[in-house]
Amino acid sequence: MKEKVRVRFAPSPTGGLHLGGVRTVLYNYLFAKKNEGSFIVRIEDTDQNRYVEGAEDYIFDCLDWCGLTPDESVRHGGDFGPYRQSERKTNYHQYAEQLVQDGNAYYAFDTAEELEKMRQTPSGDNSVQQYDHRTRMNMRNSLTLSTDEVNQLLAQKTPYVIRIKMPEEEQISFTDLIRGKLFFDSGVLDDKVLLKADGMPTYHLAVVVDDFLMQISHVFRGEEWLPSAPVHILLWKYLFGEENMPAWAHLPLLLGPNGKLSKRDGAKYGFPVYALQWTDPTTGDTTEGFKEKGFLPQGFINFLALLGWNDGSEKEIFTLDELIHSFSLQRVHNSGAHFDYEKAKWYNHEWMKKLDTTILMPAVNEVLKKNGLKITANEKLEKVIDLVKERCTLLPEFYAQASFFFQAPETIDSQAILPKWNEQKKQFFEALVNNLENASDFSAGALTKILNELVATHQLKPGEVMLPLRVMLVGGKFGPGVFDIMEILGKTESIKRIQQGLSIVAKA
RNA sequence: GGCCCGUUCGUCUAAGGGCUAGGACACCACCCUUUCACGGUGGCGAUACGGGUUCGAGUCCCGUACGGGCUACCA
Repeated sequence: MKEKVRVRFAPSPTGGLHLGGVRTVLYNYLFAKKNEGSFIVRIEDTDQNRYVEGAEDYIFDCLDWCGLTPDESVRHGGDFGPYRQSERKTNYHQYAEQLVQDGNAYYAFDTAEELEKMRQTPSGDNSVQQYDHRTRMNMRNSLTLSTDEVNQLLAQKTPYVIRIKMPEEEQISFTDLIRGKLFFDSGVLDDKVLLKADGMPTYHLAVVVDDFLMQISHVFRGEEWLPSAPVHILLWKYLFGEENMPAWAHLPLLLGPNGKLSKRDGAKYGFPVYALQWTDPTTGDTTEGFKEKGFLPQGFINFLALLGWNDGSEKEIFTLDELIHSFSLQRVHNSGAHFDYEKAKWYNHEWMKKLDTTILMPAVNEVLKKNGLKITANEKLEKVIDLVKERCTLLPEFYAQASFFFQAPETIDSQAILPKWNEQKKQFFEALVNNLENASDFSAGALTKILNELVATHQLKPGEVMLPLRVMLVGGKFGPGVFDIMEILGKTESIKRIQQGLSIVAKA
């Protein structure tokens, strides 16, 4: 193991950043920070056919929102750049050549048609035909062609790829930090392409070369990479020495309701799968993210961290700093975890209650503004947020819970009042308006007293008037304590709403 | 098909040979609150199956079943 911890997240900029991707980033980040190491983001854009406009910026926007700042990247600089593989193209060829020289790889000139034909040929044992030690001698490559023929083809600029020459019989093993010691039989593995015809490396070559060049100490990646790990082990052995290899940790997958979590699941079951909204530049399709749905980054991160990891206690709410402090690879699970949107919302609600109102304010302000509310007094907004945040799970709910503080309700639920309305109550409310006008103290405490006294003189019980009062003030049967609402609304507005309520009830 | 990984309440998980298998989400009931939440109390609910090893197995071993991943000149 290297002295300094250096980990990397290596996304391919091809679209929205998925929950699973964010969790991989998170574990990378937590491990790096815990060990006072560096967190690097390397863009894996070796497939030029899959270039997607804006996808790279989008990834960094997601990281920004989550608060997971890289130490080195295209955007953050660093001594190991460039951090975009397309700009490192010249690095890879020499290593591929070295592998050929050493007899661990070879040139292959097969056309797409020839490959297809090989794959269609029945293998006899029901296994799918692949380019491997059983078939490679029937193909057009530098193993079957003479040196002269190969040189001639190369001189003619015939398109070729470089493939790894998988040993026919070798047990490849390595220790995964999460799964322990793993064994693979090289005989069933295929001769993966390392260098493509366009001169770009495939993931397999690029990941090994760049992890070496960038001095990566630990690799955290999804479990879907496990089957190709032996290829990477072999490349390390051939190129840089197994003793210099980073430690591997294959993270369990995040699953949807039916298997591997996909974008489709989100559409089907009505929950987001991307961190931030993603708009496909070719189709124009927009997919809402957790942020747009109204999640707080703190809640989102907290939820993701606990999906596959826990600190061994029953603690569930963690700040980023607490996560860094408590994180350990030993406590990362080894089996896939199903994404549960209800639980995700619960985490968000916990954070809604926990977070300081001043931190919530900008996001809440944005929600209200989007709904056409102009907030001028921040002090008032602060009081309002304090009062209603515990009943909001997602940010947009602030509109329904708080709009009446800034705007009189357009309609009121008079059906909640009418059935039990009578002359006695009417007189009470008229008297209430009068008493409120004379009130010198409009605090919740003083208001409670005013109402209770007045209720007594009208031969009523507080419970009989509270609901009508509430409905007149907020429009319906919801919201925080009535007297808290009146205090914030103030004398003029409170009286105005009661009078309006009274006239609506009179007309009905 | 082949290879690989996995399997504790519906979901996230605790328990690393010795407990009535614990917690959280969701759900239900009650309490608090004359709204809605918050909060509180309780309930429902799991070691996939079969063999071993052991005085003793959710924990170790083997098999079966089931789930998942990979099997591209994609990552």
